[in-house]
Amino acid sequence: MSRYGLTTPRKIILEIVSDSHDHPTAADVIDRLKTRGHSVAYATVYNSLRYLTEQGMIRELKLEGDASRYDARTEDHQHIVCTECGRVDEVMTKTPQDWLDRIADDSGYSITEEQMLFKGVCPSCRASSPSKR
Amino acid sequence: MSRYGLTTPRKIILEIVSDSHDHPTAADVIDRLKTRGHSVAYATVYNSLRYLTEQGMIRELKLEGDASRYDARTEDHQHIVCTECGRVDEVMTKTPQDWLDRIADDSGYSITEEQMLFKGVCPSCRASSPSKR
DNA sequence: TTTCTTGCAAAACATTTGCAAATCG
DNA sequence: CGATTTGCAAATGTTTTGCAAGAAA
Repeated sequence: MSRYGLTTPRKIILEIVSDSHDHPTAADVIDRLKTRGHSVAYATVYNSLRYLTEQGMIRELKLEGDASRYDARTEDHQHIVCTECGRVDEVMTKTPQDWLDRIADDSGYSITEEQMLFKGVCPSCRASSPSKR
Repeated sequence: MSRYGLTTPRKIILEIVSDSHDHPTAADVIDRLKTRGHSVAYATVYNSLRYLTEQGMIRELKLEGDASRYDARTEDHQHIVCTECGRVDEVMTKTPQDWLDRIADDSGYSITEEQMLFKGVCPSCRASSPSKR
């Protein structure tokens, strides 16, 4: 269990994730720590990210690719990734409840969580490559 | 490019994925190859899985956890994973088009693909642990 | 002083790569 | 022959772990 709460490294890492609006990976966080002049061990970064996730202060996203990304927006929302530039945006559009109910019915599962990843071409990339509209 | 099509290892690996209804990982495929008395190199398994995916003969699933899983059902469908036993089932319930349209509108993206992972408790686990209903 | 946290290096795990040997067309 | 595919081992990238040292309650 955790008894010491928001220790110094955890606080700094939370700040970094909160200040970043691009859903940074653990490696990104390590880079930004260095940029800010901090020296934190790999293990501590991962431990801190796990701690913050367990506390519900940030969310861990397992999108495409190998590395988990982290998101300081904890409200219920989904993500969309641009297949051209890799940028990740939030999707706040609410998931239709009747559809979820239908899936629960069809599958026999009781659904506790849904995780959606949309892929597409973001507005900027659509503007710069008209063929991708 | 690939000129030799469905070579022997690729054919055997396709068979294994087609015969398995539990969405095996690459490691599972390697195990099942051994069980069948075949000796195929790691790299060849991964190469073959990539080839089969590119050909559209199987689908690669990036669900929870580190390892990709592979699915011989190529029709459009989603997946649901049991948080108790880890079992993965198919979700054939169609995604509401008007909802996707709304997301495209809200985000400004043109959506080309959606990948959903539902989590919940499967029928068997619900039966055996009534608290999880 | 007991327990949790940090730091460092090494380990673990999935996947990819380099290169020589085998194979297909 | 010329190109691709295979096999093996080593490399890569991400995350975890073991353990000693440090810090908090």
